[in-house]
Amino acid sequence: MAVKKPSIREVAAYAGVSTATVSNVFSGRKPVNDELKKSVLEAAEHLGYQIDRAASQLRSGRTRIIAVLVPDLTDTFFATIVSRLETQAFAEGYDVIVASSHDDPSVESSRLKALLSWKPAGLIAVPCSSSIPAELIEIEKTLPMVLVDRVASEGAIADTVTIDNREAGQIAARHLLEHGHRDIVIAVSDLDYPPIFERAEGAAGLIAQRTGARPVTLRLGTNMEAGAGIFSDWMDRNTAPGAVIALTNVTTLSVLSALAERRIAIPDRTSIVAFDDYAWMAARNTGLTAIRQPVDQLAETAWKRLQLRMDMGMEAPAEPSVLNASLVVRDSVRDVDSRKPHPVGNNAPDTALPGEGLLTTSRQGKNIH
Amino acid sequence: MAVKKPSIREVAAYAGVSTATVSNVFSGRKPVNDELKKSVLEAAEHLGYQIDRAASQLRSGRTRIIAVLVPDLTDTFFATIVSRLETQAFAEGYDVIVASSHDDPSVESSRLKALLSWKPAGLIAVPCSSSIPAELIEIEKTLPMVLVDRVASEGAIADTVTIDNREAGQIAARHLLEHGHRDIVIAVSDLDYPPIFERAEGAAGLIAQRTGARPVTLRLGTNMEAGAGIFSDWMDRNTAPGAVIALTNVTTLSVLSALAERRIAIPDRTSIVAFDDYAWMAARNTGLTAIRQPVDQLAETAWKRLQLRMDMGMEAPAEPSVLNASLVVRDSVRDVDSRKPHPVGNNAPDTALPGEGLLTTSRQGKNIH
DNA sequence: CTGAAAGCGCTAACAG
DNA sequence: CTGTTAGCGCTTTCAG
Repeated sequence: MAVKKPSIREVAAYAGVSTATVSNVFSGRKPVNDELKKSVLEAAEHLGYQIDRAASQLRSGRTRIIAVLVPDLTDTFFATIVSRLETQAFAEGYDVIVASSHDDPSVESSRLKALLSWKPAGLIAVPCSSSIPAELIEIEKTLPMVLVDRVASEGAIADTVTIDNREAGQIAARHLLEHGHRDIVIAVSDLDYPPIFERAEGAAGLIAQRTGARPVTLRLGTNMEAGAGIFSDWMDRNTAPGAVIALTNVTTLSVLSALAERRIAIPDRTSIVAFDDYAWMAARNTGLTAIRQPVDQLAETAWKRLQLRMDMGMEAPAEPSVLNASLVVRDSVRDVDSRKPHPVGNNAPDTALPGEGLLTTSRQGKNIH
Repeated sequence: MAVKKPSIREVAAYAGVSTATVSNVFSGRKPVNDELKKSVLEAAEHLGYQIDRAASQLRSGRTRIIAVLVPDLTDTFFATIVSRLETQAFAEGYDVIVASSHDDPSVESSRLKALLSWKPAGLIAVPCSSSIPAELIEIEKTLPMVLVDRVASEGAIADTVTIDNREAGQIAARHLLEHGHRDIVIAVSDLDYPPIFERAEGAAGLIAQRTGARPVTLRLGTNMEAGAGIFSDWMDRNTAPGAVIALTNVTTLSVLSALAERRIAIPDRTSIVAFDDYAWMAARNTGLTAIRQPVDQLAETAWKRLQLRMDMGMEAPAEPSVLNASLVVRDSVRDVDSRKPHPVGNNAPDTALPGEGLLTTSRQGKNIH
């Protein structure tokens, strides 16, 4: 029933101390005698006192807000990142304000403005396109911020956290090559996204090096059904490829959808390496072999960097963090040539095909790091 | 370089008006002469002025914050709701603070407290369990709030938005019955969640009415792999059922996973009706017939109700909104008895099996409302 | 270590 | 319609 909320003053009066002491008890910015502290806490408890963030923020200029901007909350990849960030931030006493740009630069810019008007303590953003918005560049000097995923790791204007996308592409390509595949199509969403471009480069480069020709790269866009149509049309004009590397979650769906519609058997007729590892990929008759991004680790790294940046201030140079993707082997890639299945390098395998890795096993598939 | 942010006063000075006028221009709470308004806007633009939310909030006591609490951001269903809410709220000048309870009541309660300390203008919550947290009951009288999904629609303490879960269960059951299925297993996550309980009730009731026996109900929990194990174990002790109704996104995955592991053909050996309609369900050789919840509509309804509540105040009685799920027909249900395929009712089909509906078609499947 | 007092930037109330 | 003025609740000097 207590409609009226107690302020710091009533707590101070009740505890028989000054407002400054109460403030210090709650903010912890100055030490307070244990006895006093206890009576303040009791008074607060008794009155049901809760600090008023607005007032606190206005006076101190500081905030416990972390702004998070992603292209699309509906995408499990981004949602997972937000979820982890939320958990971490909360544990450290921060609250998270989310905004989604819906992959639209103009929305992104207006959401960004709204986010910044909170004067957040930090910003974690997944920009929606390669061109980092002008807003970000401008505020970069004054606001701790880290950019995740949709950025080129070199030449970044701020701290970045990404996976080694080139390597990720190579892992997929190498897996296919090692299984004797040569007729490989690379399915991408949009080459304007730096990670996609790099994945495509990594995969195409390795394939070219082995086969002497760059593979076909198909742009399927970011809409599953449209992408399925594009891939289907392409198959009309050509034949179904021996294998496809899908460099994105939705391109994976597009490819599967088009393949299913045409009753093309996986992996018997065409093999597939998917991107991003989701639960549904295991819940099929032929589980999907996929490149897994370490999503949780991505989020944790971003959070740690942001904390560092908030502590260090803006002087320290921007630094990129690059994590590694791994391959989860299931059943969607077949052996083309059973005579010499594995080693693909002719004479110097390790120099030709860099990045050998750990091999572990899980219930869901073999995990090759 | 403008490290120092301009306040309302500099804008006022620059535009040659008073601070109150500037305030009115930005808040729109009082009309301002067009000419003055223009010069204020120009001044603001010129100085790069941005309203300080903390100060505004402190003074006015009002806030443009909507608190959103969900059990799990990682679940596409909830993420979609959050995403829609975020969009809607932003369009009306609100910002969204999200919190995830990770399906843990104690986390829920502490997150709730944090959320409330923002003194949000409204709260939209998907509680994590049936027992609505005491905090919510307490604040219900003072804070506009709407509860979504995880609530019983009757006896609610606040505005609620749900689907007709009983009907949803019936739709699934009826579809199977109409295709001649009798050996039906219902796979649920946890019967403590009211929506799940109601879906199970709806399905089981209809099946019992038709077959004279209540179907087996299996509790697979909320973890996909564990659920697959449970279902697999059950099949060890019995045989694979003729059909299964999976009442949840993750139970669907559990069931598929267990079936795939045992190479049980869908729908030839066992048919399946899934819950929640996701992209991957269409991107398979045998597309999944599924109950689709109108997620977007759920979010929009919740937002509209909240707005209403924010306008009306707390006096108006709490009101439940109930939306309808629909059936998306794909290929995972087979005709058991091809002689008399469709009508299941013996003599009075419509009274025995309520809820006939619209029938539309989409690229992805036939959509029976 | 604690208390007194001065605002942070804004909006509400009221007077013009 | 616009200007003046008085705080919102807190944190922060600065003295004690």
